[in-house]
Amino acid sequence: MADSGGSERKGIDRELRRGSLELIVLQLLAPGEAYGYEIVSKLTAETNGALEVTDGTLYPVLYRLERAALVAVRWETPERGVPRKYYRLTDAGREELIRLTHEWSTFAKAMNKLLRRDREAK
Amino acid sequence: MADSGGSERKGIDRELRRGSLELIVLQLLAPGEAYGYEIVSKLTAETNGALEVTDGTLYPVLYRLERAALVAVRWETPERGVPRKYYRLTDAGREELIRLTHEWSTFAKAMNKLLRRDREAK
DNA sequence: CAATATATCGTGTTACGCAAGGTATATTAC
DNA sequence: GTAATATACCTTGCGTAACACGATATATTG
Repeated sequence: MADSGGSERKGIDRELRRGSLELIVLQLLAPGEAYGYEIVSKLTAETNGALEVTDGTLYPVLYRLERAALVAVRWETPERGVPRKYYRLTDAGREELIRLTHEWSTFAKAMNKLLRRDREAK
Repeated sequence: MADSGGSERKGIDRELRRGSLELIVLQLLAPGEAYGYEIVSKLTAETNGALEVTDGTLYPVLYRLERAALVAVRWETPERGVPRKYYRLTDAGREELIRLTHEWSTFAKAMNKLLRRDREAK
């Protein structure tokens, strides 16, 4: 609406996050287990909101990872408090984390190289 | 259906490209005009295939950019050869290129920072 | 005219991120 | 005791981008 007449080029961020979210979550689980809600706030905090997602976005990701056996799940029901579902990396998850990190790295390098090109051609 | 038990984690590359393709194309047009087929081969060549796309992927991107007035179009029909559609950046396109480059940079920095985290833990 | 190369464009599929809403349990307020 | 708030999980539906696949059209070569 602020973009009068134009095409409103909104969240490219949303598209950029595509495909990197799994990597992000796996990486956040690398130090140890965490539960869903915790991951959301961790992500927001550690990236100053740059990679922020809502829980409605995260849970499907976690479910995908679980189904792919990249994470394992443990319920914890304390005497006080709402039950929490803790996720931790499986061995396959750690391998996948390494693999995806490499893929990301390759991609990012190619992008950066391309974007740096404007110094020759001006 | 083809996914029998195993998780078959295929093209994350495809997802990573999401949202960056517009930026890529704008950047490739920065030095001067080019036509569609040319952009495809340029992209493949300059990134050693890391960001390769097919023409079926590229043309919709170009159409989006044209509709958003980020690129302008010129047909050239030579006496010999198939007509070519040349694209060049508009002023708005140059601004958008700068804007998207910044967005990419912010995103990539956040990702790299997050991925570098594994040196404290472990 | 058949085959190949160049070049553009259209259709249908897939899958992801997200807004929006729903459920359930515990704590605090009155 | 019940209303409100916080915590924590999950589901549905939508929009949209990338891609595979195929169609179209022109020019060259045999």
